[in-house]
Amino acid sequence: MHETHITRRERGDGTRSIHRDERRRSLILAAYQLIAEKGFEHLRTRDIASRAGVNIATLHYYFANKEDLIPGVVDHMLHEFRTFPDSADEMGETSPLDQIHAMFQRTGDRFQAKPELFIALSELVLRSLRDATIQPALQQLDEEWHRYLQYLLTDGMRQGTFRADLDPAAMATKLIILIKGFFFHRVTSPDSIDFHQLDTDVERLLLS
Amino acid sequence: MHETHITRRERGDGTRSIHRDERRRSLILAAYQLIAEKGFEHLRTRDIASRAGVNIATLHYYFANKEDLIPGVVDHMLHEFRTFPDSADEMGETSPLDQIHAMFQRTGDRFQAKPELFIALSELVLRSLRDATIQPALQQLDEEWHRYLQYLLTDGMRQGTFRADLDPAAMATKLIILIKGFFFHRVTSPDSIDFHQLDTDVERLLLS
Amino acid sequence: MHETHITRRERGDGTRSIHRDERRRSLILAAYQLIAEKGFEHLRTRDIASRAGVNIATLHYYFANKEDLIPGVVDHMLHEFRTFPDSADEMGETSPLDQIHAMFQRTGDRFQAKPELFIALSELVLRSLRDATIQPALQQLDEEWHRYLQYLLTDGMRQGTFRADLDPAAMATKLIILIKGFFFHRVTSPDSIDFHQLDTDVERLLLS
Amino acid sequence: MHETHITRRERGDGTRSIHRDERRRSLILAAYQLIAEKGFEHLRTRDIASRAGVNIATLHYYFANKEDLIPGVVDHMLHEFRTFPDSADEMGETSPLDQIHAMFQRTGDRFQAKPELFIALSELVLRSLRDATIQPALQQLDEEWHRYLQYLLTDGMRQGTFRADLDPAAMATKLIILIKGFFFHRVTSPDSIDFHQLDTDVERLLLS
DNA sequence: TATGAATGAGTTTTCATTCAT
DNA sequence: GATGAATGAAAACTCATTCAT
Repeated sequence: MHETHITRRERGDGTRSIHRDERRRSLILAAYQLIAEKGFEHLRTRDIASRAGVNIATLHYYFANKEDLIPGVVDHMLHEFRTFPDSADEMGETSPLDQIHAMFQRTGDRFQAKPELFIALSELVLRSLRDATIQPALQQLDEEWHRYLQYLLTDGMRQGTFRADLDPAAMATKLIILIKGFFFHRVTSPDSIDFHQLDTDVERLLLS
Repeated sequence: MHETHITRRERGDGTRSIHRDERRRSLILAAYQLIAEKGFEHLRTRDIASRAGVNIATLHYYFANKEDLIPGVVDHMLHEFRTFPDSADEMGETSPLDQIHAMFQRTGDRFQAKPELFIALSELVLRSLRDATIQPALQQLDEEWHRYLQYLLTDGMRQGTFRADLDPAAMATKLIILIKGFFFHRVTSPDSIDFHQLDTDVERLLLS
Repeated sequence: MHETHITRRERGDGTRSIHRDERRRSLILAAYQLIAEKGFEHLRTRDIASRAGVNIATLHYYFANKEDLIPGVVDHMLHEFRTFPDSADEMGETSPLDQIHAMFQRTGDRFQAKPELFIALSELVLRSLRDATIQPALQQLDEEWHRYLQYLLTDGMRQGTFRADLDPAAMATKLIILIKGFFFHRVTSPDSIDFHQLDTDVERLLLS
Repeated sequence: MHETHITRRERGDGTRSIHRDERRRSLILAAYQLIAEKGFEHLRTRDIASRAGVNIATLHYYFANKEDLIPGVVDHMLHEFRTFPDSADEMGETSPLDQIHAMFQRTGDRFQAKPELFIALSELVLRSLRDATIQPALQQLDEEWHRYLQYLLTDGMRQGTFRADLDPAAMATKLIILIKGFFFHRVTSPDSIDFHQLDTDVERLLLS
């Protein structure tokens, strides 16, 4: 019996030998994609299962019900957001201002690479209004982001790069607002302005 | 019940269509409220009808199907947004900067008075990603808003109040982004900052 | 409009114009029959609806779910049990002993006429072990039955027909037990003894 | 795990089939318990397997399907009923009347010790109405019981203890009916009378 | 033997929509 | 115009059974 286990591990079947976590992951990924594509409104277990290449009953083998998929989707998205994208110029982020620019750059790159991530996130934000289980995760994501920005701002103030009268916490929030606003506005008016056009304004807000 | 029928027949057509419009309006209002409360995901024709105090069949008498309600909802929301709220200090908006401040103020007031308007709008924004019929209306709303801000900015530049190197079109967009970002961020982090804290930043961006 | 109502009442359509209660009743009746025929184990909403001649969705229009049908079924059965069957010799039940004999007779007649009633009741009895909502109704049925028998026994004792040392309450219960036992035994061994063979034993228990 | 495989191969066939029987037995026992606890209506293969501590697939390795478990359950119950419980006073059952009393006593004791046996039996009785394979077993159980009682009654008549005009076959059936009735009545009205209260009535029926 | 994984065929329930009045 | 009743189509979920290992 233990031999067959070894055999299973050895063969790279990729269809049947996928283990529990991988199956779960593929179902979560399918759900995530469909949320971005069709919105929660049109999210169907059938579609999730078929995109993951399994029977609906299989979906229920891994997740008790549709709702049970959501925490997994949220986790997946948090992970996606925490993973830094391969930025065009990742090197040389020396000064805090550069690092803030770099963060804007990365966010733009991420949107370029994975726009569905931003759409799914927006869906989750709205859903969090009614589903209390989502809010904590989104809040935590915001907090991590906020902490990082606040750190950069404080650092920049210490170095004398940024205005001395800056409120790092408030400014961090404002930068987040700016970025969120950009992407949310983009949905309705995709051609209005380019993300990089915010750079000079950011500098104006930060520098003395 | 049969009396109203007789009465109605005796009345002219104008009255009948007014009644028709009222019914449609009340159904649209119910739909609008339920979209804000439960999201498109959980919008049900039965709920709409029962909130409007009519039978589901009646709903379908006035609207061929669920989708047909949406344009009405969008119209209602556009109207709501175009209607100025009773601002705390509506008088004395003299300078363009004051007027921009006043616009921010009004937006804050409107959110205070009708938060559901912002939630429903967010729902529509996301839905516009899949429903092409919504996008034009939202775009138009943005454009009106943009036009007004651009006008104020141009005016303020002419008066020398604002920086001479301002790009009115781009800055109008940025202000819109800032406001949208604020309210979208508010969903996840309702306690982060106060709307008025944006005022000084706005001035920093506009003034030289 | 009121005319059409009159029309509806006038025409004996029998299919569409059945009113709420009648529809509910027909669904309950179908459920009752199917419980007797197939047991709770194989009770299916589809079957109930189709036997009642309606769509499954119609079933759910009248009953929120399958469980919601059960109280109605119980009520129906209580009503059936409370309704006296057209007994062969209903007249001349003078003495309490005669009346007890008549009661046995009626029960036998009822079984002859509606054996499914006894089967469905047995199903309910077993179900009441797990479903607390059923127990009260069955208990009440037992109590009514018990009260009637106890009255007859007390009456017969007063008249001197029955043994003076009889405990009317206990004996009433024992008679019920005898009847229940007969019918429950009948399921497994339908040919063992005839119901009337209990008569002499009953007399032996009651008379001095 | 692979060790047991090796060991098992080394052992003789007799041991292997003992293991097989144990597994079957534990699955049957689990099924039996669950029938008593939840009724046939809610009997699930998964529950049976998990209570027996095995995988569902293992259940199907030993039993082709759910129905195949039932004969085993019936056998188990017959065995349980045939096994005399450790009665409080098992000694000194001399006279037939005493033996009949003792039988009542044993039945009461058995219910005290294993009420689930009576519930499961009731479930089987109802099921036997639709499942022809069950009926023979239950009938046989009744017959054994009946034979034993009839023997005691005949014996008692020969000894002159019981009434001379007794029909042993009919009276045996009536005693069975009384006992069945008692336990079936008990489901709905658990507090009505005590089992021992039937003793005097039994004597009245048997003695002259 | 044993099992984790998978699934076909149901089963209940939901919901937008239609129909007769 | 309005509605109670009804329904087709689909949705979520269940469950006995099978399969590969």
